[in-house]
Amino acid sequence: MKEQYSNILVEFFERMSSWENGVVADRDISLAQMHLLEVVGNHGKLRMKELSEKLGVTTGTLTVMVHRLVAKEYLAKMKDTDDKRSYFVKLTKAGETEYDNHHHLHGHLIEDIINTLGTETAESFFHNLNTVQELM
Amino acid sequence: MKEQYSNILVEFFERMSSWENGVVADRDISLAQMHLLEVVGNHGKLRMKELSEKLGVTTGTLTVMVHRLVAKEYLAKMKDTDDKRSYFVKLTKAGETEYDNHHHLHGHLIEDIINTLGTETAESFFHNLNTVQELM
DNA sequence: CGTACTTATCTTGACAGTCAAGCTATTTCT
DNA sequence: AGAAATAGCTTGACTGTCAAGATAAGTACG
Repeated sequence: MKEQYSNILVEFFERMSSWENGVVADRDISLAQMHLLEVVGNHGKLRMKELSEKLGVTTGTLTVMVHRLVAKEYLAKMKDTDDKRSYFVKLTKAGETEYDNHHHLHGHLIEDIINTLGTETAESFFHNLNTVQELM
Repeated sequence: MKEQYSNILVEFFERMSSWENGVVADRDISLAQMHLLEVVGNHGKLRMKELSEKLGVTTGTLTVMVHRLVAKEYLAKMKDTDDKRSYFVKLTKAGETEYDNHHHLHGHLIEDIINTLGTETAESFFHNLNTVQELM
C-alpha cells in the first residue's frame, strides 16, 4: 500500500512534468523559461538576485537565461538607479501574453479537476496537497 | 480560488521537483539518471527501445545516458541473442543499492504523509491524486 | 531466394540548463 | 580610507535533449 502510494506520487509528478512540457512545447519556449516568466509575472519586477533565489539557480545561470528571454523580447532588463550594481527584470507585452496564456491553461486544468472531483472533494484535495507540499 | 488552487498545484510541483533533486544530489547521480534506474528497477530488464518509450526520450538520448550509467557501474547492458539489433539493460548490484536507497526515501516520505494526514485522509488523498493525474 | 521495407540502435552536431570559480563594479561597514 | 560584502557577469565543463543520418538486422512479399 505504501508501495502503491509511492507509485501514485511518482506517476503524478511525471504526468505533471510532461503536461507542463507539452503545453509549453507549442510556444517557442522551454519549461524553464516559462517558469521564469511565471515568477516574474507573479512578482511584477525583481532583481536578478531575488529572481535567482526564487528559481533556485545561480546568478550565472540566470544571466544567460535572462539574456535569451530578452533576445526573444519576452523580458526587459533595466538598471536600478539606486544600486548601480543591480538590475530589474520585468515582462514585456509579449511576455505578459505568454504568461496570461499559460495561466489560462492552468485555469482550465483546475476547472477540469473541480468538475471531476466535485467542489467539496476538490477543496479538501487542494488543502491536502498544500499540507503534503510542506512536508517535502 | 481557482487562482489559489493553481498556485498550490504549481507550488507542489516545484517542491517535489526540488525534493527529488535534493535527495539525489547527495548521491553521485542526477535526477534523470535516478529516474532511469527507477524504471529499470521496476521492470527488471528491458530493451533500449522500451526504456526510451517509458522515459519519453529518443533512443539517441538514451544511448548516451545508458553509457554513463554503465560507466558508473549502475547499469549493465547485454546483447539480446534473439534479436541481434537489440540490447537489454538491467541494474547491477550497485544500481540496485541506489534504487533501494531511493525507494526507502520515498517510503519515508509516504510515511510522513500518512502520519500527517491520517490513514483515512491519506487514502482519499492518493485516490484523488491518481484521478487528477489521469486528467493531465 | 532476394529485394525492399521496417526496426533497433548509435553517432554527430546543435542547443539549453546547470554549476563552480574567478572577475568587476559597487556598496557597506568600521 | 580601506576592507569586506554584494550584485552581476564570464568562462569552462558537464548533462540532457533532439533531429537527422548511418548501420545492422529482422520481416514481408513476390
